[in-house]
Amino acid sequence: MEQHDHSYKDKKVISIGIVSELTGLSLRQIRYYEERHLISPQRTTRGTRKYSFSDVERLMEIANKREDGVQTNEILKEMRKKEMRSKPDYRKKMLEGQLNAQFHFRNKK
Amino acid sequence: MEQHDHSYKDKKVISIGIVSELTGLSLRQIRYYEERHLISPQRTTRGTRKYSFSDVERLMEIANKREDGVQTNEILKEMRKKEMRSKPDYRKKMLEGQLNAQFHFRNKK
DNA sequence: CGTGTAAGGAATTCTGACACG
DNA sequence: CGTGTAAGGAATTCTGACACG
Repeated sequence: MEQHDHSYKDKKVISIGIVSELTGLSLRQIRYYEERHLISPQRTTRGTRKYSFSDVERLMEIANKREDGVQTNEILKEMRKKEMRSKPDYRKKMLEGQLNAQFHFRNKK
Repeated sequence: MEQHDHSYKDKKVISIGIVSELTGLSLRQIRYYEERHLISPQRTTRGTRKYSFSDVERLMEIANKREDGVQTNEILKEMRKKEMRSKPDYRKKMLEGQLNAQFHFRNKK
């Protein structure tokens, strides 16, 4: 299970105050985007949020879209699509999804 | 003057508490190594220390050497040597150093 | 020399809520 | 819907100092 993980980019080590400085977003905004599931910081033992550089980049994307008037809801959908496409097991998951859909369909009948 | 600088590795964004968790060192130790000039965190506007992943790695090296009984003083010297060798302008600086030495030598005569 | 610790203050972060719209 | 703000508490960080050795 242990991956290579020498990637600083994904290590959750940045506190919300620094993220705020880095992105120009307010603490309120950052927390709100989490509430809307646009980002998922880690929590330390005592509950403070920790972000990665990836999260920071993501937040900057979010900021851009928000400036264009895109709602968090829409942003979420867009990001899910993008992530899906980049996953190696995209096609496999697609297939499973279709199978599940069929299964549910048949149960409902 | 603006360098490429897309390197997350050198961005000073990690607070001392997280660095402590990452390295296993106590806050006291981390601050002390700064006092001895083994590391140089940045300071936020209000004075809290911020470290980079490079700093974290460096601290782990320091921790190893300290375990081997090496004094901070020695560690500093070793690290300076290593850094010097890795600098692109190492040879140029070397040369300047020699010229300066000659210059001083001649003045003293 | 290197590190622990208690001390007091300042700054950070957290949550839930009210406000506006 | 998205964001600001005041509120009270808890956790973090800072510095200078005393302690041991």
